[in-house]
Amino acid sequence: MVYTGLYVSMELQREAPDPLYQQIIDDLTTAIEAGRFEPHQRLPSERELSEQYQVSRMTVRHALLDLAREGTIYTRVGKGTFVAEPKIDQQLRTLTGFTQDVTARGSRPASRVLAASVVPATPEIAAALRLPPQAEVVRLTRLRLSDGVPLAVETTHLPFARFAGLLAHDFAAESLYAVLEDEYGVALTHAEQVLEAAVGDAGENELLEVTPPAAVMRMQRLTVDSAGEPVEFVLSTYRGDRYKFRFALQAGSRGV
Amino acid sequence: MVYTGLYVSMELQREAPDPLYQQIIDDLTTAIEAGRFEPHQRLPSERELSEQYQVSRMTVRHALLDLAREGTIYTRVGKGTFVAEPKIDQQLRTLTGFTQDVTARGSRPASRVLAASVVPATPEIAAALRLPPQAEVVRLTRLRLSDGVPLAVETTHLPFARFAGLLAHDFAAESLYAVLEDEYGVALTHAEQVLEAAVGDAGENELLEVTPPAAVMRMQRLTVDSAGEPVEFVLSTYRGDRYKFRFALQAGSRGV
DNA sequence: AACAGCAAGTGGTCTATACCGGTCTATACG
DNA sequence: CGTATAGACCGGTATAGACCACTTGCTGTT
Repeated sequence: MVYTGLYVSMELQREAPDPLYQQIIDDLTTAIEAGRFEPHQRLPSERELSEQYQVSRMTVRHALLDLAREGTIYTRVGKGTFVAEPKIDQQLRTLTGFTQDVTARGSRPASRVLAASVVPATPEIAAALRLPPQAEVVRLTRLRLSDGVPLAVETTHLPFARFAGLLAHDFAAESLYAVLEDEYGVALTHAEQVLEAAVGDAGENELLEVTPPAAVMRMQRLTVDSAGEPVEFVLSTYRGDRYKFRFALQAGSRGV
Repeated sequence: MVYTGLYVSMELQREAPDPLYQQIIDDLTTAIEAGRFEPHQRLPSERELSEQYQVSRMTVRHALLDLAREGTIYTRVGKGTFVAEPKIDQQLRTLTGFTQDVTARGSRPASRVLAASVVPATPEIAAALRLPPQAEVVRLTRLRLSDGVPLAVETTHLPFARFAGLLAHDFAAESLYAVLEDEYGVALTHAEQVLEAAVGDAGENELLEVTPPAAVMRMQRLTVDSAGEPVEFVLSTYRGDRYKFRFALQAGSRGV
């Protein structure tokens, strides 16, 4: 591990470097991922790290707390700080769109736009997006493909008032999440999802190119931005034979 | 909101009270849940809270950071700290067993033990539980019912070496998670799950009392304790028409 | 040989203080 | 009238030091 080399800020500095605690997080994460610490091996104590990085113990603790929270390390009072078991899939808990998901699995994502229009919201969708009844929403229905194979039918609803110019984009070529972030400055931070297994109906079977009876996964997803404002409400139908949903659960702290 | 009344520790104190930051978390959570702060309303600034609770600003920040991390509040540099939108289901992310799940929904859970024995682990299960090949595991297959209706078939595998006396319990009457916690002191903190939609096979259809073709949700779950040690590996099949899987996703910090 | 007790080390909590950059507003200037 | 700008206030970062409860190993006694 590199113990020196933290980027100390100077008066003449032009661009702000990462905070010290983030540099420590990155350094320790790199060391652990590179195998320089084995799982369940003890890390140097907080006081030792504070000495080695030449920062205060509180700054070291800030870094270690974040690492513990994301599950990279764990602590035991009186004993020390230890490297956790590597996760089966570290990034399962993160919030990603279809494009990222498929790319991360090493496949080539593609989309076919089946419908794109502005329509009055159904009561269910207006309630989910916290819009007045009958408010206009942008509705975008896409067939999602992975390496050319149909994987899902996805219908996204967004408030028209907030994303009026959205349909000017060609979502066969662009990622919706990328447009939301780059053009509208929307930071998606949280989503509530509901998954359900069902038997596909005739339309779904045809679009997904499966022969009945075929199992599908129906997904409902409400995504909100960093201010807690609902941004999109998605109804998806995934092929059951090609889609596995992986994720991690953490126990709530203090008896939630 | 109650600004006074933090439990200040004294020398003669017998039982340790919650840490100050936890008392502040509880107090603010109570105030927010009671509606004394509206969503998107600004909370007092950190310096004001520090004055009102008579603690240092760092202690207030410790409380606010935890609240922000669990999504109760959000912060904006230069503007303040604000109450977030209430979650659709705050406790979705927590780690619970079937008994808790069903009870939380206001239904009556029940179990019928279909098989309980000690068997050599299959290669897949030995790898998941990080046991040597052919190591012995406790295998417990249960039919899970909610208000008398069959909901799932669940097969749990646990390392025999660690839980040798487990099968002395009657798991038609006792919750596995309760036994693990009370008798073995195991704190389950983390699980990796995989969900998949499928068409139920003949055996499943009969046990779950559905007529084919019926959709089912297959679930695979690896639960680990606080030290990162795998504790149980579960294969479940849920009725698709009666089981919806709800959960929350959070965006990873710093571009995970 | 067995045990009680102490001391050292560990993470957990808390204080008091300082400075930074982002945000907003009132005031003075053109 | 519009626009800079100064200052107040905000959360974010970082310091140095203190005390606590818990764990472990050593040590002296029984």
